[in-house]
Amino acid sequence: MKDHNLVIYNTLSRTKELFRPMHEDRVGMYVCGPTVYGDAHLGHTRPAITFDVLFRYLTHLGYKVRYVRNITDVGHLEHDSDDGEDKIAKKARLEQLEPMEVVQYYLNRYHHSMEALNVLPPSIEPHASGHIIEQIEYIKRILDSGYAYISDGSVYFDVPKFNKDYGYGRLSGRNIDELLATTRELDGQSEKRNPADFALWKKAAPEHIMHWPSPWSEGFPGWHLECSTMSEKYLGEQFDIHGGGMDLKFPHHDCEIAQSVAHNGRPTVRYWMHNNMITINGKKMGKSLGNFITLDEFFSGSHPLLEQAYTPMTIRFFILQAHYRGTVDFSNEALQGAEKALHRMLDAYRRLQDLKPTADAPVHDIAAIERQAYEALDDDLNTPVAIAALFEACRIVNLINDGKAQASQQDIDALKALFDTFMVDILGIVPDIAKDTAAGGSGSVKPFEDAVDLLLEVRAGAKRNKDWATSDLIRNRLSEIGFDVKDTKDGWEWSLKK
RNA sequence: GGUUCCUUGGCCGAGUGGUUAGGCACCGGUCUGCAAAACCGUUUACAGCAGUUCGAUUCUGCUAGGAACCUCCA
Repeated sequence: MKDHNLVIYNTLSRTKELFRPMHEDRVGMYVCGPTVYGDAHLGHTRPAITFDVLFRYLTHLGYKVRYVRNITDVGHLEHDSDDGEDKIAKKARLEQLEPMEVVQYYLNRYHHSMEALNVLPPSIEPHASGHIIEQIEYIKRILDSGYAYISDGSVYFDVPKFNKDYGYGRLSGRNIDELLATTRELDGQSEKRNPADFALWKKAAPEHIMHWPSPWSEGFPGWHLECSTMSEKYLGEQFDIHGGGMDLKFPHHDCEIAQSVAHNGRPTVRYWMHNNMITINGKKMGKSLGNFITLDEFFSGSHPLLEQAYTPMTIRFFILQAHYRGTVDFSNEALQGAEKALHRMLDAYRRLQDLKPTADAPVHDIAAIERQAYEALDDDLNTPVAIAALFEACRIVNLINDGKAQASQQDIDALKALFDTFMVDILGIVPDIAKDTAAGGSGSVKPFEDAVDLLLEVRAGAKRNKDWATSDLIRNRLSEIGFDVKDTKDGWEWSLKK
């Protein structure tokens, strides 16, 4: 266990707090995952990447981390209201599919996108529909505690009662006393005693295709319930970190807190973490605004707002260049800047692998850069500052590579360790091309790479003979085919164009 | 309307009560058959107004603009 003072901003206390897990060497972490009724879009990348880095960093620090990220496949109603249609069921109806076909299809695509973004799979990925029994048991106990009531086959959480005893809406900073007081009379149609009450169990309408038996009705669980139930099942009645997007603070996470307090008599989560939103040209992404871009569209560039395709790693890098609690605005200009910055870093990393020592004693203070990177990550996961530290290391690598600075073997080893630790292991930044070729499945690109080198050897010979025509022909043709060729001090280097 | 938060140089984006963020772009230079890359150097800041302070981009208040969630409307 490395001795670090990781500080985390706790949304509940609105302050940075020293992170100390419940158990010295283990961390339990739960993050709200996607509702799988459509393709993953840019908004999904923010929590996935943010908490992927946290997962990686905690693991690096020596903790044994159990990371649970759920899949919502039932109960998430449109408009997050209690009378909307289930998102999955609606998609299934429209596409004439089994709901579970919809779920499986989009889940597979989600996993592919996450893999492309180098997001590690969580330790456990539970489905809401796979935990109906646990959710029913959970509801029973809330009923026993008196904070829920049955109404025509449905079960609702009694928000006013809970608010009086414990306070409701603390996470989002809402004071609902006023709301509860001013909306006392209902229209008579509602089964709810108060509009602020939310469903724990809903009786299924006859046309509803997803339903399970329960003591109260043939129906389905409320959306907020799955997270309380599954986090407790896999992480216990109390655990360390609960993460998710800021838009989930209310009502989702405030409902979770209410449920778990009603269920256990005390809060479950010790540190609440929320990533901020992604905007596109200054506006939140939304279907109605016409700026809704899926990840596949980003990767292929096929969207009117995109000037070009952007690789998954460019998107990952761009997101990590901003702090997770700030909004991040996507624009072509900003993405193109990030793309170049990423290449600068990966180029330096590649050059580093072939660096030869020119000095006997260490010349560079790589430990200082390492310290800077650790301090940045310890300070509420400040990835932009950690990246800035790595760029300082890039500068040193380039100076050595150009023969403008000396370096000992210790220097080179320290630099390699620095990049492998922070860039590869913790930030998860790796060359896209390696993944592309791996995804191609051939696993035998080496001969092709050697062939390119052979061509460039011929070109080097032509250059020695000052046969510029041949030299330029080879470089130009390679460029047309898709290779970038650069001459270096004592040879050449090439890379695949993006 | 309610709650929370933001406004940094051409662009993105950290941070701090007085001292270099970093990246992209631009300009000048080194290198080069040419190109690219790399390296070196330079320039452009802290929305506006007022206050606290020896001193504020960094604290307080107000104004303007923006965002998220809720509400309302549809």
